Amino acid sequence: MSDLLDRLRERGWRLTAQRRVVAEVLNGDHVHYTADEVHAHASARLPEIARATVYNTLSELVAIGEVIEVSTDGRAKRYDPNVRHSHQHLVCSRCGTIRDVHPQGDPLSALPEGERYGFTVSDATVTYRGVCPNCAS
Amino acid sequence: MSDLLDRLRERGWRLTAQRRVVAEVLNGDHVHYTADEVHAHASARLPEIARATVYNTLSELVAIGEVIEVSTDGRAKRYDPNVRHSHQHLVCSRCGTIRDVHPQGDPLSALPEGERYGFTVSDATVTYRGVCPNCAS
DNA sequence: TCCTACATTGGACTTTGTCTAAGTCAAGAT
DNA sequence: ATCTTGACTTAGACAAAGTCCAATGTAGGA
Ligand SMILES: [Mn+2]
Ligand SMILES: [Mn+2]
Ligand SMILES: [Zn+2]
Ligand SMILES: [Zn+2]
Repeated sequence: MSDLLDRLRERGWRLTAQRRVVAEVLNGDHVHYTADEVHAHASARLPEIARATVYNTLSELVAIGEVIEVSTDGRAKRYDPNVRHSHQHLVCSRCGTIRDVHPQGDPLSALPEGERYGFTVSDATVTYRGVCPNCAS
Repeated sequence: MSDLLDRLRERGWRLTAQRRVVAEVLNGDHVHYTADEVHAHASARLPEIARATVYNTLSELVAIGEVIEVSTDGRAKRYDPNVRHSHQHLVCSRCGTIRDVHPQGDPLSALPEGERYGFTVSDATVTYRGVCPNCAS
């Protein structure tokens, strides 16, 4: 259980009612909401929260490294509070469902020095695609 | 050299002036244009080509597997005619430059059966991120 | 309690992409 | 060579996702 709210308090993050509900919505692992979904859930607790505030807050959480931004395709970005355990994503190409997966080995190390073209490579993101059991039946 | 136009002729693709210029713009490997960039280049040769036609043509090329759609981030998708040699992409997190890279091993095989959750996994896309030599200096 | 730097708001705006109805045309048939 | 027709193209409206801004509100320190 990744308690995002605790982590933010420790950082001395300025806590407003809006930021609190956003952090509460993004609680738990295996959460991959779009900004609109975060807004919908947050509105249930705090009806007057503005869409712009949700975007602002999400951007800041990403900037400070407490939330990961996941772009699976050309669709809306998804926000993932599970930053403590490095993982990758498996996406259903029909319905868009996302699962966390843990491939073997470090994907970064699969890129030889001769294939780096002088870049300082810091990250490798793997997206697996397939059809989920639900869509297959 | 991947001659997209030749491949399309072999397929008996209905060839119009618009489709021809789109295919000509997407000639050569290491090409990763956005739809707007394709439209801009195509307009230089055929000024009256419509934006919708570029989108239609790109979608069809992707559907028949002659062009790959690359979504590096939440920005515009990029179109890549290099479908013959399987490869991955290295993206500069500052300027967005893209390079083709060839990691060792098959990324798909790094996902154990126990991590597939009943999905029929068909594809693994790896995106490497870092700072290019140009942006580092 | 008061101050103020920072957060929130609503709405306009931008970017990227989709859709449709009407017009045009490539290519096979005659 | 001309005809025919289904497929292609077009302009512009529309939509989804996200950004920006000036005005307003407020958390937390003094
Ligand atoms: Mn995840
Ligand atoms: Mn490529
Ligand atoms: Zn599915
Ligand atoms: Zn760069």
